[in-house]
Amino acid sequence: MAAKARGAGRQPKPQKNPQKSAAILKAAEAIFARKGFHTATIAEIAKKAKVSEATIYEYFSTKEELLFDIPAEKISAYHEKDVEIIGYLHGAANKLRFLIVRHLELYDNDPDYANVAMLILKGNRNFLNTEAYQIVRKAARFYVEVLKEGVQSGEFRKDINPHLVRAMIWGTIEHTVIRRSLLGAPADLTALADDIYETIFQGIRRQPREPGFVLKLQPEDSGR
Amino acid sequence: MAAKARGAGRQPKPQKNPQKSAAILKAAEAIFARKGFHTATIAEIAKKAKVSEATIYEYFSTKEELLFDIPAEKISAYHEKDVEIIGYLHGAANKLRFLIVRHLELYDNDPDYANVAMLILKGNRNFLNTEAYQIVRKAARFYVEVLKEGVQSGEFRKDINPHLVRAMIWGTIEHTVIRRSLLGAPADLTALADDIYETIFQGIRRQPREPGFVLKLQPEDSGR
Amino acid sequence: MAAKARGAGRQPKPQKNPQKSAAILKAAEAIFARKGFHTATIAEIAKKAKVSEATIYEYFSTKEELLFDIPAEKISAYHEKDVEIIGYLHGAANKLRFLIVRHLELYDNDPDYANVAMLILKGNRNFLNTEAYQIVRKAARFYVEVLKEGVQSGEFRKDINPHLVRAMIWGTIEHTVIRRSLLGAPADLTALADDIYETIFQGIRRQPREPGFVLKLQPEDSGR
Amino acid sequence: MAAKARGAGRQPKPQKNPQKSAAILKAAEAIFARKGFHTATIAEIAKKAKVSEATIYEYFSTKEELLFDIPAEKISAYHEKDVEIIGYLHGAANKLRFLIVRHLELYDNDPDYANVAMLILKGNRNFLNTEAYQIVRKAARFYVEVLKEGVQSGEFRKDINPHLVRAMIWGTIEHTVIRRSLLGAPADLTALADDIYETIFQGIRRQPREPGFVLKLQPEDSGR
DNA sequence: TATGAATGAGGTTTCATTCAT
DNA sequence: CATGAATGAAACCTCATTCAT
Repeated sequence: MAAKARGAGRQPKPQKNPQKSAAILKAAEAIFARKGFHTATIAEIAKKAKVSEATIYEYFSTKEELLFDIPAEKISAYHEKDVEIIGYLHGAANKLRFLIVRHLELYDNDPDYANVAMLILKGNRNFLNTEAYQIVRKAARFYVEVLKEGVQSGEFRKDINPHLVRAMIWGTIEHTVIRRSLLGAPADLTALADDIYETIFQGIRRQPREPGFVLKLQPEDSGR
Repeated sequence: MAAKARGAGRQPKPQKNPQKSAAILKAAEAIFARKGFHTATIAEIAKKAKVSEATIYEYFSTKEELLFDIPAEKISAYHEKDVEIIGYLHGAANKLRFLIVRHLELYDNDPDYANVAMLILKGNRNFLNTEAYQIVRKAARFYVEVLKEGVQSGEFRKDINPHLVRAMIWGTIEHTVIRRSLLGAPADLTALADDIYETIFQGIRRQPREPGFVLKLQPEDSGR
Repeated sequence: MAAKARGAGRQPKPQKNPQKSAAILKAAEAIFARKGFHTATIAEIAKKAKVSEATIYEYFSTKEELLFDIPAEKISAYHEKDVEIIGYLHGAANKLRFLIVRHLELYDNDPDYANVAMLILKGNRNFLNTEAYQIVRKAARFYVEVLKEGVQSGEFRKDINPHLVRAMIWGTIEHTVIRRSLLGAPADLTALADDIYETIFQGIRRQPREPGFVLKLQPEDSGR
Repeated sequence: MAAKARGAGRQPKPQKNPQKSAAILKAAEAIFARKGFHTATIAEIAKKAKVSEATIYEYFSTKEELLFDIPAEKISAYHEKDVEIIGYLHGAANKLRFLIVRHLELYDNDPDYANVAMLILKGNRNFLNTEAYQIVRKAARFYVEVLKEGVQSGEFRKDINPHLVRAMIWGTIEHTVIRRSLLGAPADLTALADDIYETIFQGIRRQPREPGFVLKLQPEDSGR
């Protein structure tokens, strides 16, 4: 029922009036964000968008397609800009920090979008058949590439598992975003970027264990 | 519709026949896991549990309560055992590794439960008002305590942010579990425990091996 | 849309309460008869049957199934009785007259049913996949058998086309019934039975009365 | 909904562009024939006619009027030609056979039209208020006139009921046409004309019962 | 004249939930 | 205790139809 003709053969309705389309999308985002997918109704979205319900179906053939079209543009714009900017950056560590900042920004500016993405789309299997999801995958590969680059350049340990590290970063970010969606804190996501980056980079192990000199140099640590 | 008598005033139905109750819960878990909360129907659950629909309402006052009762026992049993065992362990690092293993085990054995927890409960705001969620919070605090213990004992860097590290571990685990729920891989979650632990512990920074360099590199670290 | 899971794989809903089922059927028949299939609404039928709309769907899984279940019992009861009684009759002509009478009676007593059958079901392609339609076919074969019997017994001309004659009788009857459905006349259908029978039997050719002429006329006939 | 401005006060839209009008009609015929009246959509018809939906409403004020305009021209052209030709024919039997042939031809050439007429229009009460239907009635009276003529001329039995015979012929023809619409056979309708005519004319009674001579003349019949 | 765009008006169907037995 | 049966309440979606351009 949910997956009528979903998936590969999506035939996007011709976007007659892009502004109206955007207005509907915005309204849907807001309503979905607040009430969840099933609890939200087309009537409510129509009202907020100041359109008739029928008009919504002129632009989106299905409630679920309406949902899936919310991230579509945002995600691809985000990813394209990432690709563009990262070309100017040097050093894997530098790039990695950039990716983390950007990743957080995506959700930081737009709590409605964050709710939709984290609370609704993440748990929706059909979302996997979406174009938007394909871009998500690209973005994920991007992380891995940067991590591999860092390994080759010697910036990162040779024995790291790039996929795991990507999962850690990604998981940390999303965990934090969901927390904010549900509990309201922390308000400022991007402030965490450096912290996340540093912790991943440094690890939590007390530094360092090298004999002799180190011990002498960090006396105050051992006193704790 | 969804939040009729939700919230504080939950009055758990008297559990007349614990076996039937468990059967219903098991059936609900299976159905919810496969179809999601809204797509699943009470009729379907009743059929799988070999009970009438009305009987389900003898045991659970609401479809949503039925959902929320799925994790209730599992989570509290899990947490109690954690508390018990951790009493026997020495060293924060040791304990932390233990928590990670256990955390993964919770989902590893029971894919249906993993689906329900990751795909449904995580995005449900009402779940926050649940007893089960209170235990989740306890488990979360547990992580933080162990991390603080590690800082004090000198096992962990003293400048880590325990909450962030907790978020990282938790986020990594859940990210991985969701991945498995949606994409099917990796099949064996617990195998990841050590890898996660090590990466968190070590960080991804290339470890210098020569004392000389270490000395040069340390200053910027110790300045924190 | 119309032919969801129609056809062979029909799974009749378990008839919980036969009286209610019958009441719904009766109401549906009346409403369909007056407004046609698409113009009739489930709400209207429910109201007339003094049930809720949802209850209708407890008994019939689809509006179209509700329609198709109207003739089901009536037709099979009608046909069974035909088979039974015809066993007692002697002579094909006798039997044929009986079939015509019965055929007209089917519609004569029940104008609502006549409307549904003639105005709605006749034009519905999906009806062909119905069990009720299978019985219609049996009844049709019955006619042909009687006609063949009459040919063999010498009661009927040996050069008639039984299928065509069947079509003529059937067509005549239904044409007349439709006329009454739409125009209201003739009120009494069964009164036509003999007339139909006689005309079919006699033909419209002027019957020669003088032997002399007969002799002249016969040759072209007997040559067939 | 169906009977908005139905009935007497039909105001045919000014036929601006006859070709476009015809194209729409043709498309409507095809779509209606395949999907039925309610299942067919204006959108679909518009698409097939390569016109916009709004344009259809420039030519036909209502979906139902569009339907009713399909037979309008065809039927009146058909009837006019009948009238014309029949003037040249001699003998009621001859004329009757002609009418039957023509009647079948009407449907034989144009299966789409046959579907519309037999499956849709026949069951539609509003069609009775149509100009097209008035012509149908004329054609019906034509049959009766020919039959009466035959009675007077002595070609047909004096005691026939012309209205009934008309009903028989008409019913037979339409029964057969519907059969072809629904079941696909017989492919060639006009081939039946003679058979229908002969059976009606001769009746099915074994010919003849005249005493004496006849018995001697047809020995091979009685032996059967 | 032709149409793109918008919508009013419903309709069917689904389900969680209740209650008498 | 268990449940068969009934239903209230909506929700999604479709379409014929209108109208400004």
